[in-house]
Amino acid sequence: MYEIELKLNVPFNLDITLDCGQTFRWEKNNGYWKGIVRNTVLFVTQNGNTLKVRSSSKTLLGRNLINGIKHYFSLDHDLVTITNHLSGKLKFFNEYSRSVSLDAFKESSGLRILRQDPFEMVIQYMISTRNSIPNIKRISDNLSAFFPENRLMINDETFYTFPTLKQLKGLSINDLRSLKLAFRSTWLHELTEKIESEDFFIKLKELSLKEKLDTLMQYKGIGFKVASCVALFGYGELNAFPVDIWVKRIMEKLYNITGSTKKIMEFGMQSFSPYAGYYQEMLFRYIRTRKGIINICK
DNA sequence: GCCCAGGGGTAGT
DNA sequence: ACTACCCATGGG
Repeated sequence: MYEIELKLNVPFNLDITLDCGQTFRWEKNNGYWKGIVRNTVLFVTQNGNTLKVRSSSKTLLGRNLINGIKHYFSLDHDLVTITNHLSGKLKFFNEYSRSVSLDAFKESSGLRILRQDPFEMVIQYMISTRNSIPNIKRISDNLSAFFPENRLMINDETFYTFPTLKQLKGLSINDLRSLKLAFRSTWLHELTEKIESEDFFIKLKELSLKEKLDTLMQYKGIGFKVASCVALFGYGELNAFPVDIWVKRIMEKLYNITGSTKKIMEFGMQSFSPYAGYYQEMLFRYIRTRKGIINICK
């Protein structure tokens, strides 16, 4: 085990960042967050402006551990500029939308969009379709545990790294059904059949946000919402604006906008450019922490 | 038994 | 372009 302590000189909230719905494979146990990032098992805890990290590997994301952690948690994102910019955009809207949004910003203080693996995002958000968060976590874990060679034993505790494209290519539709992917089984099977190698996900980096969405949406099971989540959480496309049932509800309340997710997504991207993704994630957390009760004032 | 979950495909206008 | 309906499974 490798251990580091990182003094934070920027706003950051570990709990909010890992519990706002952008990631499915982190878990908190007696004060420590446990997670698997690529092939590394991490234990992380925050005390004020100190981040304590224990790691199964001395490198992370091709960097030394400290820089890998900084990169994964996007400590380079300028949250002050981002929230100031979003607050400026809110001036075009009414008092109600503005005050609710500013509340959401306050409650999500220190939230950072993670730099996660694009392939993992594709699979997890394809699984997320018409599913519940506990179930998405469970299926995602079971999918990883399907491969014994992915097992890592750390302090008598078992962890499984997320499957690679090559590994998932080896699964039949029936395998996927037995892992409870249900109607998503054929989608995932077809995807892993059509995408030849991981190069696909590397090449996607060079494309614009619109091109990324268009390319991803050529595959069955990937629509506007899933593609946007991949862009935002896997490629750092901070203007992607995923619209799920919760965001749809709160956008309807705040901006009186109804209709297709595409329409709401485009409204969000245009109105809150270039940081619509941060706005979306803070709204998502805001409404989820209220369990969907959004008859806030009047 | 009912309804809902970080939606998307398809068929019909 | 928009709508209605279906999709498997788990939990309340």
